Amino acid sequence: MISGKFAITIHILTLLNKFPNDYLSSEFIAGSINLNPVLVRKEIANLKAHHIVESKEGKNGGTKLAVDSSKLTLKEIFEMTFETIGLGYAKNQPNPDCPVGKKINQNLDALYAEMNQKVSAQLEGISLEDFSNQF
Amino acid sequence: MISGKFAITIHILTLLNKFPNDYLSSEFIAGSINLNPVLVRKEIANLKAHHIVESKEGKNGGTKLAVDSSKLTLKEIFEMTFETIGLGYAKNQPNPDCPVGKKINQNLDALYAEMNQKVSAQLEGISLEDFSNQF
DNA sequence: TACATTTGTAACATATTTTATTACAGTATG
DNA sequence: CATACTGTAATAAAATATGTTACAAATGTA
Repeated sequence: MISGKFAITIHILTLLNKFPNDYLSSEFIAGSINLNPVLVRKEIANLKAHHIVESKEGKNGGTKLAVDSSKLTLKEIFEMTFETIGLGYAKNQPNPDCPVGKKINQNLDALYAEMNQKVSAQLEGISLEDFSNQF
Repeated sequence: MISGKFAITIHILTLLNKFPNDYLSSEFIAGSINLNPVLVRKEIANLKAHHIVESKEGKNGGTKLAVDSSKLTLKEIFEMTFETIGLGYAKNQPNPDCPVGKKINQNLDALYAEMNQKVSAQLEGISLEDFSNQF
């Protein structure tokens, strides 16, 4: 469920923020992350769907930020790449004839929802610009 | 990194707490979770290493709680099954010649450390007894 | 004692998820 | 019209998680 999408996406966005006037190619970005360019383009496709970046096809094409980095928060990036954090569920259908099995996922859901609120509140206080300024 | 261990472990502990006077077999527990008994025994081995439960081998054997469930917090369970939550890292070594690649994991670390503090604070306020009483 | 039941653990097998690669059509630049 | 990109699908490989089999060792019970 939790993969490196957030890390990849924030890496991409940090680079775009460092070069606000250039269209960066997926190849260039992939070289900084040390990742396959196709995977970079996939994350960029997601960012485009959320209107965070814009791309230009063809020669000298690439991607650049389409929003003000002081307005974009890590919470929004988090939500774009993961729905939630959590600590997993019983993978198989737990036994519905057991009072615990019957309610376990529901109770875990409630717990994780609260976790997400805490984390969201934290991430909402950090803009891409803030994050980028650490470099 | 993040798997279903927390969910499985808390399910086990909730069951043990519901039957404080019995040694529950891994087979019984597995039946509630709908999981292979060997995997249950593996999580129990971890709990034993932390002195949270005790087991009895042989016929009529099984496992029972060894601590007061009002004193055991979800934070401790969390720490027993995961070191940390997080949103991943660039999997491959990012490019050390790029200012962003060079520091990205370090900056993500700092971010995740803060996330863990928030979540830990939340989980510290919930005992196994509290969680168990929801069923 | 002999048997049944259960833990503990290792070795192996399968399934799932993540990451990588290849390929190529479409688009813009010079 | 050659070059250098994006976009995307199909496939492959690698990593991780989950499941299974097997069996020694322990312990209660007839």
